[in-house]
Amino acid sequence: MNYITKLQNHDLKATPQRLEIVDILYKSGHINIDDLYVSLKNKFPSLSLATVYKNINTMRDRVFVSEVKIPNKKSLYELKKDEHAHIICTKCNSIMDITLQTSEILDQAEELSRYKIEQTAIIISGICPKCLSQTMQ
Amino acid sequence: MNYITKLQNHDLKATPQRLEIVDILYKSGHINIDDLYVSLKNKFPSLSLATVYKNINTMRDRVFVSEVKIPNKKSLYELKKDEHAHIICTKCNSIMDITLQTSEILDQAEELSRYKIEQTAIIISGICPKCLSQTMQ
DNA sequence: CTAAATGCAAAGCATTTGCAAATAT
DNA sequence: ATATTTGCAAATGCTTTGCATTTAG
Repeated sequence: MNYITKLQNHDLKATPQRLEIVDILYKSGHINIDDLYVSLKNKFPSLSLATVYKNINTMRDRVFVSEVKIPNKKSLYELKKDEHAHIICTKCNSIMDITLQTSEILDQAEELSRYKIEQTAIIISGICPKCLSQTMQ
Repeated sequence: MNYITKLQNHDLKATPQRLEIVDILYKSGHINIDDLYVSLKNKFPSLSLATVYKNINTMRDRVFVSEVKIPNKKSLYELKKDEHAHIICTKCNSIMDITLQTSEILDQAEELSRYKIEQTAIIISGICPKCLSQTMQ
């Protein structure tokens, strides 16, 4: 399915600015507002930062993008996908998605807390393979 | 060990304001800056919000408090303890600590990502038992 | 006594809002 | 044709900074 249809499915008009936002999100995986704004400026020099905020906010509200809150960092945004964890490198800030088998800890959590669980956010910090190999040299 | 010694162990002078911050953090478990400021104002009417920020920031830097970033919420602060997950009620915003057996998913994460893991932040959202029972009525 | 902390005001960022003009459907 | 979106400027909100005064150790 193409970006235009995906946007429309979420009641979002497919403006050129939005199409480019989706494209950047898709290509970068995860990006913060400022970097997104800088990227967008290439194609739309007259673009206003307010428009980026408005769009990211409505896209968040329409469950089309999600915000990833990372300890000690500005939030990143990504296109909404199935639930997954994030692992981020404290050296180079690269970030990747990983899909973990969480049912066991969720059972534990439900047992311990007696909450009805709806969502889980897992952010793991560490050193990525690339930085690890550089450290060893 | 008392608060004074604990502060001093982290190279923090035990001012009355700080002692009260620690006491509020201890009693509340988790609190955001604004609520903390309001609480502190009771005892220190002349207290400035800047002082609260400065203190929370230095306490964070000295690894005496930690920041908990929650999806769609302002950050909360808590006294530093052993690593643990947080579970938060999307209805009433109550939050509790839970200690989960995370070794399995961390093994998975390490296997999948090849990262060297340093830290894990797990925030679970759901409905707390109290709100659950109210919903059913 | 001295280095650190406080409180105030001002500065600095980040984010949102209001509104006229442009645009997607 | 109309409701939504854009872009601008201004407003708001949050956090930090500078500095004189106070205070903990």
